[in-house]
Amino acid sequence: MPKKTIKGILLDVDYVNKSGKSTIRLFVKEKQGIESYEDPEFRPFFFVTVNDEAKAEKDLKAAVFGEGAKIDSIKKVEKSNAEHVLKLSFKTVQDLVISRKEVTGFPNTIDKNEHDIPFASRYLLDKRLEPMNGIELIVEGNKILEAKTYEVKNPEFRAGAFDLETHSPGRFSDPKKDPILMISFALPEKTIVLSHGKEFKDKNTEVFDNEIKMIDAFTEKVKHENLDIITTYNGDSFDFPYIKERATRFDSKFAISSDGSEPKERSKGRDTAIKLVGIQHLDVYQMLRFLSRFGVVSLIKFDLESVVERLYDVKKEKIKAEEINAIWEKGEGLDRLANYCAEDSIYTLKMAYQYLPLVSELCKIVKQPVFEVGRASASMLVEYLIMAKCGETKRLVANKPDDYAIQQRMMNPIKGGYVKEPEPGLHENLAVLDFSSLYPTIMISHNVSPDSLGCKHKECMENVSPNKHYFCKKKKGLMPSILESLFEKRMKIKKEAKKLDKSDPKFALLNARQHALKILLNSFYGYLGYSRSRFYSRECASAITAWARQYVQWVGKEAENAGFNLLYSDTDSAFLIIPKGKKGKDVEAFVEKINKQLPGVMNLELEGFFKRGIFVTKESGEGAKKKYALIDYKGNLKIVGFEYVRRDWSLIAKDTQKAVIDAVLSEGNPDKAIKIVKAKIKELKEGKTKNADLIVFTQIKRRLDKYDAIGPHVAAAKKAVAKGKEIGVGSVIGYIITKSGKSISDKAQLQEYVKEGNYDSDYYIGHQLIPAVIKIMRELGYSKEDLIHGGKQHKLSQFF
DNA sequence: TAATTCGCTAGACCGA
DNA sequence: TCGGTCTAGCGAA
Repeated sequence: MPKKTIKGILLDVDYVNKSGKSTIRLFVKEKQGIESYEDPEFRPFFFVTVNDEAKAEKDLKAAVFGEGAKIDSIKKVEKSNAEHVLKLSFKTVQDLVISRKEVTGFPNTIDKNEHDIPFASRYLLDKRLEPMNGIELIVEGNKILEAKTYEVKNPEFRAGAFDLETHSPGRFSDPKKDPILMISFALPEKTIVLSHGKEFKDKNTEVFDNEIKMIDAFTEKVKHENLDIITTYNGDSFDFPYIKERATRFDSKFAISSDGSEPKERSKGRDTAIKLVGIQHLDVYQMLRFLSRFGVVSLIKFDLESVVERLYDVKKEKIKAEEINAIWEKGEGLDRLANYCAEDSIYTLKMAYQYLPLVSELCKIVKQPVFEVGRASASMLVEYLIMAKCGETKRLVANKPDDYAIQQRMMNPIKGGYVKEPEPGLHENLAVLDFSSLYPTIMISHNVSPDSLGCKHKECMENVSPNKHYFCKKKKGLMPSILESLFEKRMKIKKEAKKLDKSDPKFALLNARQHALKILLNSFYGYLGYSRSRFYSRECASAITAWARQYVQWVGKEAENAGFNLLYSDTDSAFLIIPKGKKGKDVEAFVEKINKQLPGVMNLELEGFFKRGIFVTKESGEGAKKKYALIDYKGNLKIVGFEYVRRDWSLIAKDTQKAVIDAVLSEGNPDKAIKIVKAKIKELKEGKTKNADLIVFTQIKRRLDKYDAIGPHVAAAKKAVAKGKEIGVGSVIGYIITKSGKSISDKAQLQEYVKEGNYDSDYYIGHQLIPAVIKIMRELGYSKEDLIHGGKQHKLSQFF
């Protein structure tokens, strides 16, 4: 058969068992659609370390595991961090799985390694192939002879979203009984709705005779659109399993994968994910959870309506299950329902497209498909990077720790950053300095890595952390070399982005790339100190924080020596008061001087100048850490740590606090602040405050029966459950403190059960509004009484 | 199933 | 009714 060269975008990898062999398949997006190619040469394998290669090889060769599993081939391999290593290859993944359980029981084998790395993932890592990037294949028929990645700057992907409305007669929908009423299908250029057996005015709704005809038509439409990515909102747990089950009930199949197969369930810890082959299923709900862990998005509640409101400031209509049933049964309002269904798909698609550049970049860097990355954790991303590097440098990947080791690690936390207690009160003329990417740059600059630790070279004795750990100066460690390449890429991209206008579409792309790199850079330190990490190192993690504390305190001291006052410092930052007679230029010169003395890629940055700032006093009389507000010379407020930024405070408290901070910092007008507070107290007392301003949001973090202390949120949740509401672990509930009850917990009710006006005004004044505001006003000499009864004029003029 | 530590604050609970 | 201790949640970095 003739050889030919294929170029396309790599979307996916999996394996199938074919003539008794697990065979890797790659799915490549080409002009005509998604094609698959096979690599029958790549075998599942893992490593064992042994005492005596010859003896072990002999034993293992003859061994039969389970009911007939055998090792296909054994090869002695060289590893840079281990001796006497054998590579065991298998015909199938199933053989490997059976064998790995028993192999360590053999007399000459000591340990096994890399036995728990999924076959398909490992293929991409070993072959250095990047999903969502270009791939060049040399093939014979559909057999892969060679595969390599090439850079495609901005590949376009065709995505579609779908959403179901289902019947739920007085209970949660059950796919075994309850039909799908509608399916919406959104594409970049149009959205359609499919339904059955009813009449619709809207021409975008296609009506079929019955449910299965609708489902089959939908299946055909999806296939016809040649999508690269199909997105859902919670399709992992709802839409996919549901439609699959419905199709099965009617002896049909929802087979939309690129190889003609049905969606498959894949367990991802406690939940199941739905995996398609080739075409990538991106569950936007999962993706947003993932992104929120890295602070890419900041979301309180993860239901679609809340998310859309937060991201796009759009109040989307929510039609509840009972109403859906009523509309369907009576046949009134069907178009409205169809529109609602369509909107869900439209917004799901919109979010998918918005964050796809970031997810794609992560896919390229960690060499895993969208399906994996869209549901990954920080530790998994770091692990992919480390495993790829281990492969490149012929290192054996460390095993996961056992439960005992995990326990030991957890019982022994690693000392973290240094936080200086601030001088409370108003301060003028500030400069804020901070180290850019402090922990990663320490790792790079001091070569902090498990494999460079405890070096005995003479010159390495100079590279010692404040807590006395030595790191090699001669040979770059595993982690620093990964970090350095990520760091350099990021610097280069940031430089490029700086040249562009922010509205330039190229800018958004570069921004996504640098953001992806930043996420990964910042995850390494956490991974080193993470109890379940394969590469946990107390020594490394504690050396990093020890250096960090030393550097940040050193900068503080140097600043004081240079004539500035050090107001505050937290982990990687220094807040300076610029005294009379000093200028911004002096700060710049100071930063420059510091940077000349910092090693390697470490860098102190001038974050900005601030006209004024406020730090507050704790109940104990000390200055409160991690709580401050600043205003710059353009009038921009920066509020940190205060109730204003916390979700577990009511809007009335938060907004009033912000108004007070604003009045004090930007206008220097505490009288105005007092007036604002008084007006709000009056409004609360008169029962005029709207429920929306009174809700306190809190997450239910465990099962309701697992709480020792029953706080208001738990009490409210329990009452709601008694009324038949479902509250899952991890859900965020909103409650209001009502008039009826003794303790605060007694009075707490879920917001949806509280009538307008039925709130405890004393609680909201005494426990929400005043505490939020008095913190600020106290620094200006006001007392609680001044807030309640009216302003007083004293000793403030000194500030203004 | 799962990145880290530091820090603030509330409300419940307990004993005087 | 008070103050101290503990649980719990969330934010900063």
